[in-house]
Amino acid sequence: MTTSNSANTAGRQARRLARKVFGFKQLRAGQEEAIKAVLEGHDTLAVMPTGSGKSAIYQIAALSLDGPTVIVSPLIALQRDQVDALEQIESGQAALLNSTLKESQREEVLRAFEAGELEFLFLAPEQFVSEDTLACLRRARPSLFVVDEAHCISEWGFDFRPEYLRLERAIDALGRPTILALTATAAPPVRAEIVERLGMRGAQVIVSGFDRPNLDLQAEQFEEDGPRRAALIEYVVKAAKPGLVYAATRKKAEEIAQSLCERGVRAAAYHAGLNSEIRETVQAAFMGDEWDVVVATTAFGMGIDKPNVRFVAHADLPGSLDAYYQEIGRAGRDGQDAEARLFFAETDLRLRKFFAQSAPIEEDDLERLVRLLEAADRPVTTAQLAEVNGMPQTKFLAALSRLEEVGAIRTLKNGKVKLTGELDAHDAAAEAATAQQHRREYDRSRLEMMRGYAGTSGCRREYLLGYFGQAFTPPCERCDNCRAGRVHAPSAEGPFAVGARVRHTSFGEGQVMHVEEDKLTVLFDERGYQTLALGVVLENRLLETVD
DNA sequence: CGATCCATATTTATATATGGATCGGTGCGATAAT
Repeated sequence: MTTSNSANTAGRQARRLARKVFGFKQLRAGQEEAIKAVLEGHDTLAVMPTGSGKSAIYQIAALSLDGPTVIVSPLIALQRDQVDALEQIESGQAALLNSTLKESQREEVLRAFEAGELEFLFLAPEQFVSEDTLACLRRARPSLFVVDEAHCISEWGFDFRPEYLRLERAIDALGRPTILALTATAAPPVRAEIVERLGMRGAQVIVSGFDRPNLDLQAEQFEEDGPRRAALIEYVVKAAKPGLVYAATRKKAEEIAQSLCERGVRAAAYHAGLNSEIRETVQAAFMGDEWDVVVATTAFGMGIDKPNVRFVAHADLPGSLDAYYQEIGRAGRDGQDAEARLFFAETDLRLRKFFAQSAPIEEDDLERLVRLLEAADRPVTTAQLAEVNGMPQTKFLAALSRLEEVGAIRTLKNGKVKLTGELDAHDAAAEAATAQQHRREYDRSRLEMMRGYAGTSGCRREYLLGYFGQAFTPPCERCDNCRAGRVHAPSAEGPFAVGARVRHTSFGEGQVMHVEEDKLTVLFDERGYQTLALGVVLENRLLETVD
């Protein structure tokens, strides 16, 4: 009774704020559900498509709760946008904390936050490295900890920005405020990783539908690079604009932009190798419709919310369907027709495999790290450890994560690291190396799913949605395969349904992600995505359904 | 892993073959050089 009362109260309060402060007539289903969950004190993960008002969730929840809000945001540019957006609504309540601030500005922000003068503070996970900052934030007694673009935990945490894997420690150090994680893109294993890595307790996971019915899905395979490039250029020249082209390398992005310009298309390249001035100019010009096409690496896109993008074309196979969905999600946000077209070749797998196996940490490095801790014979701060271990910062933090994952070390509340004593140095390093190997296998299995999508003769929408754990009955009539009449509604129920839990004789338990006439793909808890031949599975009774 | 770059050697060349080195994507923050 009390629960439903407080739920109603929370819902009413949320709707009132939405009306009064944000001018919304009403909240969407997922929005209201997520806000209510947070106001009732639940750690919450909300997965909803861009354009469904994710920012409003944390804004309304934050204003409803006593106590300030800490928001982790991956890019400094994004932090600025978010502060600006809040300035429009409630002036003077939001600030950011990052390396662009002068020392005096930084001190002022922290003072104001501690004094309760700010409701919102935006920062990147790297800020939590500083114990002083953590202590200061703790004194402000934040009531809500928001992780925006939470898929970064899974996409970047492992080897690129390891501080993303240390957010749980920051949350603990801040006195464990309620956690709210937000993202537009998260397949089931990514959702599980977010909940696990943030240490969410009794997490409420709210997932809206992934389908974007106005997106037309297309893919075309090529044997050679030349014809592929030519087909891409022809496509873009003729396509309705504005649009985006994604390329795997900086060089290729530059070349394609150049070719398009020669064909009279107002196109510009965008990648992380360009200086910030050029990047800002290109982005602003694209937003303002001064450029028709941006040809970019994965550097472009986060925080880009342009309604009228008419196509997103890929010049190479992306590394995962997670990345692909994220990138094509930038098309057709106005709800009007838009196209997602993939130009791919088998040879693309080389570069992707290289990316998927880069930055491995040597077993020796891991072992040396454990021995340093043994020699210290007491908990030490990561700063002290970083000083003596000799690895670059990113690698060092990733190594710490690997060791923590296998239970060899533990991070204490005060930020110091200690050995658990459960494993000796050699075993700890060996286990961490194995865990690392598993992660690479998982990445490769994701790449296989991407390849499967590209090469499927079935309904692409069914494949894509299945990957995100959502059943869909083809045909969709909005993908090349359905239009070509290749796809027919399933004639009969197969032995394994999409979404079913299954157990494999050697791969363990998993979930059926995709079923075709003669094969099925299962996401195994331990092995990642595996595609199995249906005939072999049935003949040898390799799979059984679990309750 | 494979493409590409670069220096070197050779056939002493308005030129090509060879072999070793390097590069290939995302960003934070701190620091060093102007």
